[in-house]
Parts: sequence; structure tokens; C-alpha cells
Amino acid sequence: MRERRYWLVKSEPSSFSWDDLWALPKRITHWDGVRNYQARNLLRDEMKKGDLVFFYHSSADPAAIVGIAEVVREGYPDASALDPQDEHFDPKSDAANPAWFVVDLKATKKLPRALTLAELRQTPGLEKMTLLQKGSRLSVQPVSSGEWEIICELAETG
DNA sequence: GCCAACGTTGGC
DNA sequence: GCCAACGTTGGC
Repeated sequence: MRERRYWLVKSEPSSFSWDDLWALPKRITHWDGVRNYQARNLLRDEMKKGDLVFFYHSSADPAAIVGIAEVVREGYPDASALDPQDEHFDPKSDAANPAWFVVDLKATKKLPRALTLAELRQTPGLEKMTLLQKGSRLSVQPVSSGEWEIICELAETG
């Protein structure tokens, strides 16, 4: 077993929120619709069962980390890319050689309080966090174990 | 709603 | 392979 790694995924709550995930049977969803190669590589190759994931609300008021999920199934092809009826359909992808991948995420813990982007920016130790880099738009991104601990502690205080 | 930053596309 | 144009993301 490799050591557990940590991640962050973004979702716009107007399309799919933390509460939406929490309300699902088993609180599990396919993390589909990602159409960025860097993020795809993480979904396909790097995110492993048991890894933990911050759930982040983007384009929200306020933008914030709101919960923790766990990877419960590792990378497999994204069916939405193959479905012409789906808004994420990609005509360049095909079943024999899928371009896009998903993992399954299960909501495991709602944070005691939301951690806003503004608060994260003011927190020592998070200066290098991918989320906080200027122009960072990656919707699936790695979080270091140090960053993970700082953020979890922050959620328990204040 | 604005706009900066980024990724992708396509002409050359 | 370069780079301008375009579409998207996402904070403010």
C-alpha cells in the first residue's frame, strides 16, 4: 500500500454542491465531466482508493472548502464523454481508446465550518498551495500532507 | 458583469 | 512549430 495522498476537487454549487453529494444514496458520485488533460492524468493515474479529497465550492459566495470525500473507486473511463446526449460529450473520444476518466468519490465528513478562500490566503503554511496560486484553474489538484493537516486543524478552530 | 489567466484550436 | 484568436474558468 502506498501512502495516502490528498487532493482537492472544485465544483460549482449551482450545478453540483456538497449538499447534493451528501444527499445521494451512499453519498457516492462519479467525478465526471473533467475535460482538462492535467486533471485527467490525476484522475486516471494518481488518485488511489483511500486517498482523501477536499470538496471546494468555486464560483460561490463565498468560495470555500466545505467537506471531505474519499476515493472509493480508482480511474475508469468517463461514460459522459461517449454519450451524445450528455453536455460533456466529446466527439473525439471513443470507447476503444477513452480520452477522459473519472474516479468515484464518497462524502465522508462535513467540515465543522467552511474555510473560505480569503481565510486560506491568510493562513501561514499554505502559500504554495495550488489553489492559491495566481491564475490556478485546475479543477482536480494535489494537496500536500502538510497543507492537509493545516487546513483540517483550521476547520476545528476559530 | 467584468476581466485576467489559462488551455485549445487552427492557419500559416 | 509558432502564435493569434477564441472559449472557459473563476475571483471579485
